[in-house]
Amino acid sequence: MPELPEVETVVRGLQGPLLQRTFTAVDIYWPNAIVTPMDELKTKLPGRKIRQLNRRGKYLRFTLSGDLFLLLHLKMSGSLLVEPDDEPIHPHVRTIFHLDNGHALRFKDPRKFGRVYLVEDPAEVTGKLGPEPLNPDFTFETFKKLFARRKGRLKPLLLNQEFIAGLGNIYVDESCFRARIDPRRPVDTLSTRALKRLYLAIQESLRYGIMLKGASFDEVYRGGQYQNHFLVYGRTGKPCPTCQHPVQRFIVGGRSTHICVRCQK
DNA sequence: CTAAAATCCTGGTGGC
DNA sequence: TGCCACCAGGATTTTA
Repeated sequence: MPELPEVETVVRGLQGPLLQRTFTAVDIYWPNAIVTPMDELKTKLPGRKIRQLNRRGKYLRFTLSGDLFLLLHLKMSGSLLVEPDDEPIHPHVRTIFHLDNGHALRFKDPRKFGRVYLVEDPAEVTGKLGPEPLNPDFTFETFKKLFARRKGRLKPLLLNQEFIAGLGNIYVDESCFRARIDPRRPVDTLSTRALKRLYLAIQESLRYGIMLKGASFDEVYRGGQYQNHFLVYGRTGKPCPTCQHPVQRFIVGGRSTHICVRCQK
């Protein structure tokens, strides 16, 4: 569920507590999450200072001293907590990164999909990701060119991280609604005008999501308000904000998809 | 090439 | 109340 706006919010919230801190030790409770060889994480991470913390797609990227990068992906249910070492450890905490100030970064992940990477070159992990939709160089021309020679339905393409980085099920549905495009449309039938609407809609929904600090679900990720502002996502049977026609739910590309069939063509 | 299905996982939910 | 089948979904892998 954490998509670009949620990860961006997490990154911003962690910068204060984590920048310039040094890792001292790592405790691993769910080894499958560690893509780096486990002993490598345990031996190489201690002593590294966090120089930068930012986001690429849905990955968190720590730039560490000594030319090393720690990458985290929250996947479905991951969250990150900074807690004192003497705070009781929640059973869903899968990895603990101890810090030099008596606190620790705790990776909590009930569903165990989250992943941890320690690499010399972040491109090993994020190298194939598509462009960042909120970067200044993501112009309409850039966006339009992505569709050249592409086939298939729109939604699976937008969910493909190698096409554009950061979109997930929520923001794809919201963007398609804002653009008034049916996500089942074959992409080679989209006019330039429709693509322009989609380009703007993607940026609008992502920016709106960030402004509201992302969408909160269950206990996975707290603090966001975007879930109270969805236009179609999760609003099956409720009136379309534009025309009042009930929002319908389909499966597209194996994902639940929310559409106003009257507004989206 | 696209596309669908299976896979990894657990918590929450709805039906009976 | 208790049990169980089923669903959610990001990304990868397998199969068609």
